[in-house]
Amino acid sequence: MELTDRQKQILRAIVDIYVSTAEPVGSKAIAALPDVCYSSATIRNEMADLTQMGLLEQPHTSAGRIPSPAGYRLYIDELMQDYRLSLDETKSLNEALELKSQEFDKMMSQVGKLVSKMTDLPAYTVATRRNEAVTKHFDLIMAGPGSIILVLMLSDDQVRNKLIKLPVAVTEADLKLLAAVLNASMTDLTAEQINAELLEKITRTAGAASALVPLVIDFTLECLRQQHGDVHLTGQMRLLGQPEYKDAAEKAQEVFETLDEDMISNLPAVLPKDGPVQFLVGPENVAKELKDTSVVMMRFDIGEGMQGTIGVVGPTRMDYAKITAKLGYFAENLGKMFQKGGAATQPALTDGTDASNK
Amino acid sequence: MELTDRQKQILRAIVDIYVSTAEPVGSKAIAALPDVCYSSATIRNEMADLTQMGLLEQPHTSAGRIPSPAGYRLYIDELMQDYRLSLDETKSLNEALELKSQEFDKMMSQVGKLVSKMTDLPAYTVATRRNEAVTKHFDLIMAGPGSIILVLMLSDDQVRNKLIKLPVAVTEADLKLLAAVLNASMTDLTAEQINAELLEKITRTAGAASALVPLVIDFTLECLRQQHGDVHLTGQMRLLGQPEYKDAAEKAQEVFETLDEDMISNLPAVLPKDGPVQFLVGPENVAKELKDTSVVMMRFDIGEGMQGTIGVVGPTRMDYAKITAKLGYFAENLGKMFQKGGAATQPALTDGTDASNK
DNA sequence: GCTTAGCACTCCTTGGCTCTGAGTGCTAAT
DNA sequence: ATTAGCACTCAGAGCCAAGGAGTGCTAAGC
Repeated sequence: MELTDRQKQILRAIVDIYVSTAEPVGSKAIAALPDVCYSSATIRNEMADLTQMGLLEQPHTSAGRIPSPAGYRLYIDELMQDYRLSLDETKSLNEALELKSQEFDKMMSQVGKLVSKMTDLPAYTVATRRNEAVTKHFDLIMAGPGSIILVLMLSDDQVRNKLIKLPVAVTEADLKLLAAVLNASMTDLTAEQINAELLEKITRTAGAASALVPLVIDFTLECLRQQHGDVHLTGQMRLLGQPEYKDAAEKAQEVFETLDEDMISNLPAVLPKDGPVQFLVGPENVAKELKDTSVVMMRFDIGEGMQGTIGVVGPTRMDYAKITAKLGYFAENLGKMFQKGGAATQPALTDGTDASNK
Repeated sequence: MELTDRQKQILRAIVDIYVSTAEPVGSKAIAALPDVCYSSATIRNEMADLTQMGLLEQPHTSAGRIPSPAGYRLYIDELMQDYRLSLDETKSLNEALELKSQEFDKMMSQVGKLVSKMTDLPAYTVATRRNEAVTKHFDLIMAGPGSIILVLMLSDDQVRNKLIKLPVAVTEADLKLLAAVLNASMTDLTAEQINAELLEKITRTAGAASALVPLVIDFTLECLRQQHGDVHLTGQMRLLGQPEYKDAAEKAQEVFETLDEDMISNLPAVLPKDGPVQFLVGPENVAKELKDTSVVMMRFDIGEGMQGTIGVVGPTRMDYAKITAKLGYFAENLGKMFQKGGAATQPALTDGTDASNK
């Protein structure tokens, strides 16, 4: 059943006010709004109807109304008005986006921190493969007696490396040969295409370093199969700034216990499919500990083979319009940054790090 | 002025009890202990003395005593008894230590999570260079038209890589040449040894890809100069489980605002020098927001060139003995794991990740 | 002289109580 | 259909008294 315009107006007003005050909204407050020309009594009647329809809730008989999850959902789907970032806001977002030459993983984590800071809520980022990855290039480097480093490049520009300790000694020449063999027979392969037959063939031609082959293959398969990158979740504690968790450390902790990287990567749509932005309102979350928590996720493009998601977690009462606008701005500019590829030095999209062990 | 044995016994008892109950300790509670054979009145007298000496504090006139920071410090330095891990505890620590083949950075972050989980407090890990690093090997890989990946290996087995976009086109052969030049003239160099003269010499011999040289050098210097790796801080919210933050979300948030990776890396001794373990008790912390917070840090060895630190952050009232024991166990076993180098496949100390961008 | 029993005193905590005010639902008038 | 008016509800703030844990001090005991 369709809502009347007036009902929509009232619902929207209630969501807007409640989102910013975190207090139940009474009929008088609505009536006092400049663009509302009905008395509080009329509003009360409408509010009673909206409550009946399940769009509003009443914490107790003599309190104002707050939106129900269904109310939020309707607000998001139909009533939400585009929030326009103020000049100040875009300015600080722009400043925030000036990322230093960084490795990719670090950059993603940095972006998460920025988003969290700008929204004052917990935020996460993930990079996800769009198409299946294939192998691109192998490299083997001596790293000391009995240990070598395997460097593997994938089609999505991921570079992964692994230190391998060998029981047997191999020479530089052996490694060169093996690398040549690998590059000759294992280029542009998906995980499925790497089979026992291939493995055998490579082992046969690999010469002295053939003991390495299974290790190389294992690692390659592991990399190829990895669906999405690490989830970078930060700023969880910003939830505490929200009034719903004032003097409710217990509740907050319950949420924190559920809210970790694992939980994020199990979200029904770590990368939203339907559109660039997606909402999970309160009980739409799987975990019941998060029934009072919402997630806004926004997709952005990183090159051909990859895409990223940035998300924000907050109380169900949150400023969806504003958060969406901010995420959108981030997504758009990140996308641009990746697209144009960064002026050689600028947004350096590489990984790095690694590995000691003797 | 030296404490009498009885005073020591009482101080120890107060710390022990307070640490586990988080409630001020009264004279009766002490008198009731099995190995205390004095009446509560005697204890009261001693407690008054200890208070006068500044080792105990009284929240208000008619409350029991709690240890002052000085009291904790004395407890740590002189009174603390070795805590022995129970069989159950070592068992779960051992289970926790069964880390899957992982890249180094991820492993460090995982260890942090484990420590945090086992101590039920926020924890961090850092890896730090012990000696100066030198360059070991360069590698350049085509990553598509106009973009290449630079792979750099350092003496501490770090492998770092970076995607570089070039305005000019280069061929595979150009890259091969450049790589050969780099490896010929830039092996085993420290950051200082890389100077303008060297740069010029390389540029001269680098052929077609000489435009790349400054970028390579910059990145190399950046890597060589990096003193310590990323700080991995996790489990901050576990602080909320501590009674001091029950119903004190504000205070907790204040702490959280200060307690981040930056703060950790500015700790006076990210890696303790004096001994494997070090304590920062309450106000010994620099930041005044952390005046009620203590840090326990424990060093462990990773191979020749590197060492790691694991640390735990908690309320000043914390079980220093137990935490130290647990950290010690972790450190010892991590050390072993790195030392023996992992059976080729096991603790895989590599990095990985990287970098898309088109 | 050290130890301890006893006692008056302090002061935080808890629970119950009332009062207040915001907000509702309903009815009757416009 | 709207609105003014009114009785009713109920959470929250403020207040007070009782309860109880713990102290410091004094005087008696070993």
